[in-house]
Amino acid sequence: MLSERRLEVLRAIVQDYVGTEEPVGSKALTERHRLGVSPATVRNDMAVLEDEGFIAQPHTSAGRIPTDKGYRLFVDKLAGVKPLSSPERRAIQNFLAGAVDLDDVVGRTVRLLAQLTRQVAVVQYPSLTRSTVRHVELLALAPARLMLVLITDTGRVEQRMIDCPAPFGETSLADLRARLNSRVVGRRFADVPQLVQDLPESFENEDRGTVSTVLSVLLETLVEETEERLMIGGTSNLTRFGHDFPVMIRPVLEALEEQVVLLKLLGEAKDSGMTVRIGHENAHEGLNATSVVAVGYGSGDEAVAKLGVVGPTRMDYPGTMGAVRAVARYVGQILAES
Amino acid sequence: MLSERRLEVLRAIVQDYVGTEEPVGSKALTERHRLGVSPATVRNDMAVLEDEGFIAQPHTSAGRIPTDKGYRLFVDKLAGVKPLSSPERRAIQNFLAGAVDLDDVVGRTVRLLAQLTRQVAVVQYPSLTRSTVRHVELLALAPARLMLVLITDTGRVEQRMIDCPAPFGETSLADLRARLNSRVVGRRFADVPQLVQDLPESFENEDRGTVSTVLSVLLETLVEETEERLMIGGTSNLTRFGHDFPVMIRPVLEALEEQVVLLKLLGEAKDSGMTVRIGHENAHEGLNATSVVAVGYGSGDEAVAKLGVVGPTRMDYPGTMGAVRAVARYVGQILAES
DNA sequence: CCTGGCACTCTGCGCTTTCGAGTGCCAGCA
DNA sequence: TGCTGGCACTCGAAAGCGCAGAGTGCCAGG
Repeated sequence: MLSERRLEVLRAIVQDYVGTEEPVGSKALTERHRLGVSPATVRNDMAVLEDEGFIAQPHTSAGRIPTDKGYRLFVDKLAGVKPLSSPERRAIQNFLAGAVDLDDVVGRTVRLLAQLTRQVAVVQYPSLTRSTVRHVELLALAPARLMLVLITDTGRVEQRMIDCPAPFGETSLADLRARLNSRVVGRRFADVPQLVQDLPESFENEDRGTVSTVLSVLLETLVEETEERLMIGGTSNLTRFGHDFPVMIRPVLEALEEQVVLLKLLGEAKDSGMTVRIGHENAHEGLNATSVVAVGYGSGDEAVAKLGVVGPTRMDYPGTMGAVRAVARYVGQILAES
Repeated sequence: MLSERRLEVLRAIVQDYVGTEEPVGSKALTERHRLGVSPATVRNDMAVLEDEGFIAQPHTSAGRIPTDKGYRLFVDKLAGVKPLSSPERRAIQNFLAGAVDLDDVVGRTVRLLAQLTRQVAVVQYPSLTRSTVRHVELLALAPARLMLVLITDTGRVEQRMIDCPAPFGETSLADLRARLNSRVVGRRFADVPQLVQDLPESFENEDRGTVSTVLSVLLETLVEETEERLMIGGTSNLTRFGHDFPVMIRPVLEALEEQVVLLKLLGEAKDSGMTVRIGHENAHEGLNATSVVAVGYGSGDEAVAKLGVVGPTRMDYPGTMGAVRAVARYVGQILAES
């Protein structure tokens, strides 16, 4: 195991490199950090850290830069999550509180996150499967034509037209509507299929076909709308990527354009707690030079979607993690209120 | 006025520069184009073109590159719109035909346009004010609670809840629904206010309040949803911007993030016909090194929204204009069908 | 009005030199 | 055993230099 001091050296290297964007040498280190030892000692420690793969030199006789493995250790063991200042927190709250609908909430969140972290922000729309049902409405547009409206606790509304196999009476409709709501309101979408499974049986023969049709459309909606959407912002922050950025930025922009890639990226994040994926830990090749900090958010205890940022591996992890966590928390609050 | 040959020289310069991305000299010009005169003559012509401000030299004794004014002349007088090949047209049609809903249409359009032009594509969602009403549905959720659903000819669906001042009977509801539809279906949103103005008067006293409420919500929806949305794609094409792109790309990315800027940009485009804004003709500073090619599209004769591309001033104008026009045409068709 | 010729002006490129930050290693010391 | 100062060495970045080539402007002649 690495000694206390060597870890301290690694921490110092990461911090300096993140700040200056330049390889850091032993002398500069001892000057900027009170390590209490001489450059020579630091050099020895650095040699060990390099053997272990935590740092590397771009070329012989240049300073060291952290490797992905080095950042990993830094994030896991050496760095905390830097909480935001209370003015910052208040600003977040105020900004998000001004949102008028779900689109607006997501849009504001993305802008906020991009601004706070000065990186690319990605926010997933609350997914239907994990949401709960607030209300199911069933409306007769014509004797054999219904409209299904689904409202979620996160503010999403979905509607579908239904052509019934047979005319459906007002009373049957009211009956179905009432039973449907009593069964599913407050439940998670994922649980709906079992909850309504036996519903057709309790209806008259003549209505059974229609009830089945309605249910199948309902279930279909759940599946279809599981398709996740997301919003991204702050791409102009990519220009702060580094000196050699032309070559770095292209694949990143390409990856960001593929919603599928991003959804997978967020999908890989743990459901609870914060996930940090560093450099090559990201499956997608184009993102091998980036780190992704993601976290779930939700209106209640459970995460209904995820949000996060994408930035260079050389990023301020404590600060970024603090911002991501804070934003997720407040978005959750806003969603719970609305 | 410039002689025929001088215009020909300008055209040749633009074409070569667009292709090679390098200042073009007199000798190269005579070699690659059958101008029928010697380099020396071309040099004289170039000197004139430079005096007139159509071309410029980056430094003494380098070749010439077109100025914004030069591109303007090229677009206005020298270049046609290059039609797409028929396989290309068929591919567009097939790709767009696969769309399942409005979001999908817009999404596919953006990807298509970005791919065809290899530039950044911007597509505005069909605006409600210029759309026509396909159907208005009015549903009773409770005795004094209605739901208004608005369906446009471009596939957009909007819904609103309405709390009525007094209970509203089934028959009154059916009556209102029928009258409303008979008046507004097929009409443009902008015309709706006058068309429904006198509707409350024809109802019983007790229902008049509710009818007014419904109408005010309807009008409110029209106003609110006038807020335009848009989708962009192909930002990774910015990496093909040029050699000195780090400095160019930042303001462009920033401009693209501001929906307001983009909407204004498209808004400035003429309602009919294609608009090309070159370099400094764009009001927004960040876009001074880019050109915008925009055109309106719609389900009928009239444009309901606009779409276009943003790229370096050094772009293939005929090809880009061809692609933009073709895509706009086919999107219009798709919208008309659905 | 066009053309060939000529002198001139730059930029870009490759080469060499220099400079300095940073390293590894070693011998000495607590 | 672990820290330290010293020293020789390496190698990239920056600066200077010279050259080749593309391109120009101008002029005299057809």
